[in-house]
Amino acid sequence: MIGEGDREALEAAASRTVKFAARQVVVREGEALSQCTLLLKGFVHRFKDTEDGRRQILAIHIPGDFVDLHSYPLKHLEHSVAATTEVEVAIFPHSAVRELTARSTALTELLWRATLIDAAINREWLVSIGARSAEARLAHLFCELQARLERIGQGDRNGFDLPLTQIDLADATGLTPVHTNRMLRRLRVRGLVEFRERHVFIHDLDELRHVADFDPGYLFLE
Amino acid sequence: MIGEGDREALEAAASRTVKFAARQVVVREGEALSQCTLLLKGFVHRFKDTEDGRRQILAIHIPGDFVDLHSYPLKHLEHSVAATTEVEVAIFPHSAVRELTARSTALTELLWRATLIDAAINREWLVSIGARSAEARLAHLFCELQARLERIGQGDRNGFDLPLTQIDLADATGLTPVHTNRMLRRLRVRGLVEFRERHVFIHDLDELRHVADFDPGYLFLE
DNA sequence: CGGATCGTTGACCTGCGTCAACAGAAGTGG
DNA sequence: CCACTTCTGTTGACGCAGGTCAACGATCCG
Repeated sequence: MIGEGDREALEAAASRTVKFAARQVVVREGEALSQCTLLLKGFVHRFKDTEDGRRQILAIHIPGDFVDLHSYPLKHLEHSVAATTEVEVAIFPHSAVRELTARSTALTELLWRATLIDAAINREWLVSIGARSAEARLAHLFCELQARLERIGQGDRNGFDLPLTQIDLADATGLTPVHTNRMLRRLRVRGLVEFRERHVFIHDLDELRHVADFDPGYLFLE
Repeated sequence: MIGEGDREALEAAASRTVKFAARQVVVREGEALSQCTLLLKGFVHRFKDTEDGRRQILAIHIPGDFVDLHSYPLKHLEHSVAATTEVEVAIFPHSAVRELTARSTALTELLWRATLIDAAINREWLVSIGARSAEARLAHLFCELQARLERIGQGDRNGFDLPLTQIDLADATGLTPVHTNRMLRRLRVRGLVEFRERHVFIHDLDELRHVADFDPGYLFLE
């Protein structure tokens, strides 16, 4: 989501790096934050729990993503953040972000832009959950992750590692785990994609994208 | 979403005001933009159409909202924008926004923040559509609009004008118009809320919020 | 006055949820 | 190291929330 050169400049401004164990909750909903988190290694997801015990995953982050950059202008988060896998992150105190943005409007726009791409992904998920079939939702999620991961060199058009459970996929797509399982089977039987042992094997990316009604424009990859 | 004082300062930077007729499409998906739009009067909504003809409404904007401020860092939009009612908007060329942000980092953060509150609303809609029942989704939407409209003096805890059709509500909540109609009836029979003649009559806001699992924190109204 | 658009309702259908069972993998404590 | 739980994935049977189809007023508008 952020270019390599800028990323290194930013990493220099990081105060330190921190590791979290898999499945650890990093930020709890409503918490006030005084720092931002850049994901260096591993996966992180953001989510919200409803009163009746359902969990909605709001975003899945991959290395290079700012996980909670929006906490800088907003001061606190209205959702939780958890480590999906074991992760390593770089910490940016809000004060450091303030100094960076005071010095360069170009960098400010870069950071702003990163949060907006995040929002664009949120909107596409809205379309998926609100208007696409269960099968298409899953296909769309795979397409999105394929495009984003290929960009950072963690996958190609034949597949990528995806350290999620079927329960996670269900929580991300607004489905039940049981139905998720059945739709994965259908996608597999149709020869489009196979999700097995934390890896997505893509057998026909073009057809998968067609089934998913996927257009990568919303990712603003260039 | 933006304070009165800042709003007037911004209005001074607007190049001009423009009116649109109800139901007119203002920006089409994918269009490159060289200006931003501040909504002064009326309602605007943003949406995306899927290949198979379904429409997902992504956001409903009320006076005081920046409708497409994210077009400034992103340069083009990945969704469409339409006037819900007859509207009046103030136009800000991107060049004017650039000058404003170059001059004041505080203002930049204010604008950035506005786009992030927008994103927070997107996320709450994700939770609604992904994890709440049809009835709760509608109740939640009413609660959100109540809170936002009350803040700008266009409603109170007893109700507000809402210039949407049931079809619009359906497109916003990921339901069909028929089911939307039935759930509206249920909410009415339960004595919670009544939507009639483009007006929402709230009969029991506390209970409505409870049914909706509504917590206004995500709106950052303070 | 004719044609859209919208709201409403009934009858029926289906995609997805629920419940339940079980096997395999992966922790966990002794 | 092994028993023991816990977490996953998988499948079947069944139920229901919400979708689909259809009909018909009401309203608006040219």
